[in-house]
Amino acid sequence: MLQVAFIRENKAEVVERLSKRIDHAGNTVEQLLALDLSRRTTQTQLDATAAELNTLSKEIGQFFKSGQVEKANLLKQKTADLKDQKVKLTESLNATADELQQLLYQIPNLPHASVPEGNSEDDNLEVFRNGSVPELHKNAQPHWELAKKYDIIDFELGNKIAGAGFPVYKGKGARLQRALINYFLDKNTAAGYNEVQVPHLVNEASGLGTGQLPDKEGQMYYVSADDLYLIPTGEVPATNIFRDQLLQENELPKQLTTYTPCFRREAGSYGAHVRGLNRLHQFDKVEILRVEHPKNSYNALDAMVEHVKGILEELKLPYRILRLCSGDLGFTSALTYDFEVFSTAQDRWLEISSVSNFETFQANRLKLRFKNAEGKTQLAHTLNGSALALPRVLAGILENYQTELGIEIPEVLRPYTGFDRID
RNA sequence: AGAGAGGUGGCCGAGUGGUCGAAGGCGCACGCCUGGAAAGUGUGUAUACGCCAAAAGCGUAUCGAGGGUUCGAAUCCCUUCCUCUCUGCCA
Repeated sequence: MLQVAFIRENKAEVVERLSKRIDHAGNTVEQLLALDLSRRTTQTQLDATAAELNTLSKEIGQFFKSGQVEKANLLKQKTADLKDQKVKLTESLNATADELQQLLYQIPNLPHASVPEGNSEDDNLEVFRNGSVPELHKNAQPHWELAKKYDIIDFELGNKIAGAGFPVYKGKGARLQRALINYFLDKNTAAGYNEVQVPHLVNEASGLGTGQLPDKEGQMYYVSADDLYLIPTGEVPATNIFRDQLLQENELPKQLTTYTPCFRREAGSYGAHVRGLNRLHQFDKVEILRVEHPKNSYNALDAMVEHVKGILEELKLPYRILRLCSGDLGFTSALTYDFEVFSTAQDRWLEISSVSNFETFQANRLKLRFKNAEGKTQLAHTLNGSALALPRVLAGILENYQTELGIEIPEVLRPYTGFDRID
């Protein structure tokens, strides 16, 4: 959520930057500022009324104390009007503030200057590519065929138990999955991220804090009996650790990593793009998260990108990095880098990580602030990224490491799997 | 799930209708004292919003949350959330 005061003071800039990603940015900002003005005017009136009422109340108290009951009763009559006014002003203030809030909820983050303009994923900018695409043998198969062939992932079984998009990992498949989780957590911990285990269900306040709510509740599974949401990403509970926190400057940065299952309702199916592990309702992800001083957040973003690169280099997977264009940028993000692994057997790129700087957008909703060197409270910057999302990394490994003898396990994972090959 | 107790500032804790944004203590910051430190001592020490060009200042709101009674609520009433103790159930 953007800060109203910032919009007020930087109107032209906000409109310009916002125009990159929404239509009629100018109108929206005008509407917002009109509401803001109305809200402030009403509050000034309300405050004045309340002040007058408070003064009267004190006087009445004095009169009662000194036994001047008649004077007290006289003043009492005067309060009726003011009370009436106060009620009306309060209602008006609440209505305006609410309208302002709703409008603010609908405005996405301001894109960073380096974000390329564009409408769809085709306009994303490739900024880095590394790793060679392996030469596969002529009988190479996509991962869903391999999963069946080696009996390591059972999609039909998951179908029976829960439904489509809930696979069952079996034997060496399950073990490889667990190996990846441990390997990722170890890498992240070694890089200074503190491991945490967090709830997999969150309340409404948490959903609001990180920007899933309002509006995007359709993407989350909802437990109505207890009014809780299944997390779509570990970002939600992990970031909400910091909700309503006022940190000291020297406590920054905060770095966390967490492994969680993720639950997403997102429907949509179009052939091979959602086959196998490409899109699931439940999947595993290891997340990294930072709370940073605004001065340092873009250095931190670079560091996170380098960190994820390091992992992919070790796994020896062919990958590229995209800087997302304005049209593909997530609602809450100012700048996002997507990592994609090349799936040789499918002949397409699979997104496996998304690393973003949210600047103050989440912090504003979360009320995540710190006391700066001047002793003033200021919003912190939040960042997060996947390091990494499991299913497509798994798909990438299965497909790129397949040989006629079976699926070779990447060197760095062997201490974790305890075997060298799936056959 | 049932019965009881309770939720007050960074922490502990007082406060049962007005002078309470809130005693007292601890902690913290700055100063005095000291050769230096401890002890002692003095002052200060919440957040949000609004007014103001800004600082100072002033106003409003906030004692878990929401609503009500009242001229006036931390204090009374209702609803709700959470915590603790006992009982029940349970990985």
